[in-house]
Amino acid sequence: MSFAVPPAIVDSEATRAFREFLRVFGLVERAMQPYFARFGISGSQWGVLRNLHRAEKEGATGLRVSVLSERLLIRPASVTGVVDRLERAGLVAREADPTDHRAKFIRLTKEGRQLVERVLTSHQRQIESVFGGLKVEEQVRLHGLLARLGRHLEGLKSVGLHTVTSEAN
Amino acid sequence: MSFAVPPAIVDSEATRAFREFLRVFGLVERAMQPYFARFGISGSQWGVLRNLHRAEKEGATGLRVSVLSERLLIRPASVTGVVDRLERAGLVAREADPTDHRAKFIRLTKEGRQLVERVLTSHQRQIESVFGGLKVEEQVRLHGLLARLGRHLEGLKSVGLHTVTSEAN
DNA sequence: GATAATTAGTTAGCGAGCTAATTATCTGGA
DNA sequence: TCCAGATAATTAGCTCGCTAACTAATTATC
Repeated sequence: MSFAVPPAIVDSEATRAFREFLRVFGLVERAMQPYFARFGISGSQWGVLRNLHRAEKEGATGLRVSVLSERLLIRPASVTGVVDRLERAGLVAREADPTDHRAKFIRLTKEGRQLVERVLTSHQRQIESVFGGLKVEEQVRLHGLLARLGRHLEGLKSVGLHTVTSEAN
Repeated sequence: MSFAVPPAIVDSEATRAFREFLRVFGLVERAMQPYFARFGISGSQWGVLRNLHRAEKEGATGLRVSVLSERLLIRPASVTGVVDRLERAGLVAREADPTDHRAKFIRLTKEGRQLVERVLTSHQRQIESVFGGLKVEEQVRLHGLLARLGRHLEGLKSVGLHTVTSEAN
C-alpha cells in the first residue's frame, strides 16, 4: 500500500500557492528596493515616514514607537533601529511625551516631510508599474483573496504547538 | 482645478493590493517562524535543506552555491551565510567539486536528511493550516494571480531609473 | 604557452527583523 | 503612602538579506 507515503510528487494547491507567494514577495522586494534607494531610503524607512505623514494629516504631531510597531507589524525593538537611522539622517526627531515620560513621539522633521512629499509624487506610478501585470479587475480579486487570507491568519494564533510569538508582547 | 493634486484620499486598487500583500506576507512569516523553530531551524535554512533533499531524490549528490542562489532567489553571499550555520549545526557539508576546483557541492549529512524527513511529515498539514482560510478553489485563483504577477515582475528589469541590481551578477 | 577576462565562492560591513533582558516611568492595591 | 507589577522604549546579540571587494580557479585570446 504505497498510499502510506504521502505523494510528494504532486504538491497541494496550498503548497503551490505558498511557494508562489514567497517567490513573488522576493520579486516585489527586488523591484521596490532600487526605487526607494533613489531617495536614499529603504522600504522599512518609507513605512515609518509614510505613517508619520498620514498621522500628521490627521492632526497628530507624531506617533509613539508602540503605535508604529503595531502599524508596521514589527516589534518595538525593530522600530527603534529604523528610527535611529532616520534620526541620524535628519528625517525624523524623537520628542518626549509630556503626559507619559516613558513614551516618545516620533515626528517628521521639515526635511522628512519634504522627502515624503517628493516620494509621493511618483509613488502611485511606481506601484502601478509593479502591479501593472494585473488588470485592475485582477488587482481587486488579488486584494480580496489576500484580505481573506489575512483575516484567517490574524485568527490563527497558534499554528503548530507554539503560539505565534505568544503573549510576550 | 483640484485635479492637479492626486486624490490621496482614495487609493488605487494597485495600492490597496500592494499594501495587503505586504501585510499578509508579514502574517505568513509570523505563522511559519515558530513552526520551523520547533525543529531548531529557520525558514531560510529550510529552503536550503528542502532543495538539497529534492536534488538527492533526483539523483544529485549535492548542489552548488550558485544553484542554491538561483533557486532561493538570494545572492550567493547570502547562501554562504545560511550554509555556514547549517554546517555548524551538522545538517549539511561542503564538498569539493572534482571537475571544478572553484565550486563546492553542498550536500545533506545523515542528520540533515533525517531532519528533512521529519519536517516533511508535518509540512503539508502546516501549509494547509496557514492557507486553510481559503477554499481550494480560491487557493488556485490566488496561485494564478501570483504567477501572473510574478511573470510580469520577472520581465520588469528596470522599474524606476535603476536596474534591479544591474548586471553585477 | 602566457596573460587577460570571467566565474565560483567567501569576507566584510550594513540594514532590518527577531527575542531576552534592562531601564525608566507609571499605576493600583494594601 | 509606598511598593509591586505593568508598560514604554532601549540595548545586546542573533539570523538573514544586500553590495562591494577579494581570492582562487578556469577559460579565452593573442
